[in-house]
Amino acid sequence: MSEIQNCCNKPQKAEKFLKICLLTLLYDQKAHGYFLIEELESYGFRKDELSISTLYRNLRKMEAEKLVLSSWEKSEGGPRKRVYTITDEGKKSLEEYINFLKFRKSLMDKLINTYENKINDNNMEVK
Amino acid sequence: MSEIQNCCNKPQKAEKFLKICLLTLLYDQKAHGYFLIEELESYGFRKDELSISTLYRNLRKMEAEKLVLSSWEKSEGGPRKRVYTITDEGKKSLEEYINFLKFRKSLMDKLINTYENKINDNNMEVK
DNA sequence: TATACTATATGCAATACGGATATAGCAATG
DNA sequence: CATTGCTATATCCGTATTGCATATAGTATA
Repeated sequence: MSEIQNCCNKPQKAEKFLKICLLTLLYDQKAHGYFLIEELESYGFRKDELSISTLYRNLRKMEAEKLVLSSWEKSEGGPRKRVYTITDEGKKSLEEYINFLKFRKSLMDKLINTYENKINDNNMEVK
Repeated sequence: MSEIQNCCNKPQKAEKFLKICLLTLLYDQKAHGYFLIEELESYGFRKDELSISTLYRNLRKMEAEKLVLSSWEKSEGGPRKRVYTITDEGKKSLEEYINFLKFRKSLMDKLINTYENKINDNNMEVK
């Protein structure tokens, strides 16, 4: 049980998946970091689990890579927000990442199938 | 195009997936590192792409975690091999990792669906 | 005045990675 | 017999990414 959490809490957990989630979220809307934290929950990034620093650093990095643009927006009742917008390059990149995700998913399927076949063979032998 | 390779060549590419592949490969057979390199190809680890050092380090780490055991075996026509065997703990751990993989896969599906819906909505608007 | 919430950013140590290099046995080539 | 090449494992080094902790700062509320 704790193993499952471990294999999620180790460094690089977020890896590329976080980036692809962010680009997808930004595909049709402007958004700032703190807002994105909420949205990321639907993709398995629990608020207590996602490192906030990782989120902000990834956003800044994505801007350096020209996948997104940012601008400051004043807000009533709170500090200003850095609002991100996806670029054309970001959309193009997202498309490639999604294709890569599909590829990864097929590899995962292959592995899961291999595993389950081995499990079944093992049970047969026991019988 | 190069982006797809990039998002695969960056550090931490292998992450947990390599570990799960290795445990699955070792589930029903003893094997040594150099042999595993060949087998890993079916799971997307191209020989020129997989870092050999990463492979060996992961195997040693898995032994430290008691997921596998190793012993030296002489071989005719070549240097001795360190042969790995999966432990009961390794099998238990693998089961949890596979469940985790399934979970990750469902998150990926959700993201891909969201992306494709957004793409479709966007095309509708253009029309 | 203090606490809490929103909001972003940075310093630091730990971890994992890729590439290069080291070691070493054996085979084949010339 | 020297060199090259293949099998096989391990380690060094620099870099990238992460989580945690902390810093900063505006606003609201008690």
